[in-house]
Amino acid sequence: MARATIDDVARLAGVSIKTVSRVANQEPNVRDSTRVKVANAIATLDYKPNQSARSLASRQSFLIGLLYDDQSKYEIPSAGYVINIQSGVMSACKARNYDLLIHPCTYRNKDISKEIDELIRHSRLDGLVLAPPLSDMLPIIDAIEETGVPLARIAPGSNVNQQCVVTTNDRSACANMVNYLVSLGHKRIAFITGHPDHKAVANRYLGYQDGLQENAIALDTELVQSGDNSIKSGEKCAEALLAGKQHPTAIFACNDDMAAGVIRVAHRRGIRVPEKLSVVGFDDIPLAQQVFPALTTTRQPLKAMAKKATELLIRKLRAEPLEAAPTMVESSLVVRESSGKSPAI
Amino acid sequence: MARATIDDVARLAGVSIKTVSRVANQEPNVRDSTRVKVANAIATLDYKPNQSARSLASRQSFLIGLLYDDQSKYEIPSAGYVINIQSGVMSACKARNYDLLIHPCTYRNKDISKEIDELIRHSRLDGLVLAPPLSDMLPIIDAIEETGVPLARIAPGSNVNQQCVVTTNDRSACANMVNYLVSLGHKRIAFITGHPDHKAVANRYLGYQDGLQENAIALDTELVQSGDNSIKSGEKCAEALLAGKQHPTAIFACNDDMAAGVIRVAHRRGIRVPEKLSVVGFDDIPLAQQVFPALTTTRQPLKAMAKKATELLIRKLRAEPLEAAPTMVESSLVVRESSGKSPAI
DNA sequence: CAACTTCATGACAGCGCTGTCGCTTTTGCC
DNA sequence: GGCAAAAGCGACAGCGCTGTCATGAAGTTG
Repeated sequence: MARATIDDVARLAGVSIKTVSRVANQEPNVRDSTRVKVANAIATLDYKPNQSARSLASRQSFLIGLLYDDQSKYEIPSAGYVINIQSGVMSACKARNYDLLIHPCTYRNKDISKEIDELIRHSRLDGLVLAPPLSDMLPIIDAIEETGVPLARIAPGSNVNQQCVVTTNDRSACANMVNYLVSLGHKRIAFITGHPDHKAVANRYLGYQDGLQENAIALDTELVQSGDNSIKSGEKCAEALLAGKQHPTAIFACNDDMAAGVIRVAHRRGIRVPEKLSVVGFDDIPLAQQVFPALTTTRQPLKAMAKKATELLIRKLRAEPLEAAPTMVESSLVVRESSGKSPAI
Repeated sequence: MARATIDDVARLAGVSIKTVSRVANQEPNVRDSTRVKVANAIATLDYKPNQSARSLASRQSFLIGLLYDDQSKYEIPSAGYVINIQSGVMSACKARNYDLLIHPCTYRNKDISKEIDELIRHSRLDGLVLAPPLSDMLPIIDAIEETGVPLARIAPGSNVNQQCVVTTNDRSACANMVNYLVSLGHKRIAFITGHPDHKAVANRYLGYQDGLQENAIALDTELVQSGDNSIKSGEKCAEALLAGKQHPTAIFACNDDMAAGVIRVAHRRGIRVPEKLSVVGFDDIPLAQQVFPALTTTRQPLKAMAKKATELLIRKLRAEPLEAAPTMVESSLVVRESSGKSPAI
């Protein structure tokens, strides 16, 4: 029971293989009666086009790559982040009959450009989706564009006006988070910045400053610590911030992993969250709900962004019209257990 | 600058395209001097074989699928689990020049067999790696085997003697965990079982019983609660176990997610871990280190298992000899912060 | 109704490789 | 040195599709 080929279908339907091809690919200019005839033959034989033959003849692979930073190698596991992105890309691919090839890589490699070049040239991708933080790194973008592979970027940090880039309102969402904390009575609101390589995360610091300004609170750099997005760094920054007796009443970590680190330190030091200290994060990765108390955070609609980016990519591949503007997906505040009224001072 | 084809290389090297093919595929029966000549031409032209053409001619796709349960749809996020498996499969694929196609699916679907059939028949896979818990579900295995696609399973729950199955010593590792707890003075050791669909996890309960028996502790079914692998269910079970004043001194949840749930409840109830209650899990997913206190658990070498399974699969595909026995990768105890001496009674 | 255009279809030539087979040259062995 | 076996290489026919172009039928227009 070898798989049916296009010839088998053509024979059964009494048409040429080209007509079968037309029906299979939903091309126009086929009479309805013919279309039905062919469709029946396809169903009868359970015909599935051979993708390799299709690819060879049409010079398309129907394969989309997802390139992301493989943090697992550095034991900075933010698996939830990656999974969400995969899931979004996947759903867009499925809808358009593309398959998804994943490509973890590490931007910390010296010759990342070379690695990317290899990756792309070896494998038969029609297009590539680039996930944060890679999506904001110029050398990487350049390396990809040099290969000529169509690219879409999930780039929360990007404020460039470009096609095939999906962004989010990180900055204003951070300002909003500060507003929320102020509304709970907090005045000493600390901030933990992220990894300097991650543009998306850098943006968040600006939002924090915006928020302070809106509430006429002066920026106190003693309340700002630099992390690198990892839990460990969150812990380190929290240790610094909570050392004195006059510690801040709220800590705003610019990602959830670091906020989780802050919570670990609070537990260790016996500082009750949120009664004595509010802790908030950013991203809304699964971990946010797994720690105790569950994190108040900003939900970054990663999955939606990834899906949108992939849709854009596929439209580009199919030469379908694209909207000109970069696509913006809104982030929004999620209040959980880790934030509360500022303690009386 | 169109991509060089095999003809270009043949012309430059002054040989036939077949010889180029031989060199490119490292086939035997090519004189060294010829091989060098061709290799040089390949390098000069930066020739990369067209995968689609290769696939069409050789009836292989060089594509391996990874099928796993997409828990994100059910908000039971154990992303770390999936990522680890992906990572293992990926590394084996890379080593052998295969590409990886991911296929999240949901076994809770009614017609999963049909979905799998579609999936496999539509896409051009050479082989499939099946991840837990799917890897222990007979209807799923059957559906795949019916399609005839070569299969390798990462099946911690399987004790069947089969080729292309990678298992681990879950049961004895659980017994070992009980031994460890007993060595800390614990006598009332509760257990939280996992989702009944997950065979791997069912096995663990047996290991728990083994452990009790080894230490001459009678099984007290009041200390056994049934969870479903989710954090939420861990919380529910913990509420039940910690309700009375005479609660157990240790809780052994058969996966880390549920152990994290137990910890959440302990925090909420003000029961100090590990001083008043030891909590241990199983799997060693990233979350284990992210909660406070960090979980004592058993490290299941998922990545290694996934890699091994993929290697086996590829050897099968390449018709290389396989060892007959199922492959076993050892799990091992990881002591962290959540376990300690039993409190005095 | 002639002269177009549009629609519906098929013939055929590849896409860039690999598998098969046959031919020539080299190697191994008594 | 002679002969069989093995090694080294190339010619050629596909693999199963899609793109291009040709052809004839049907529809449109002044």
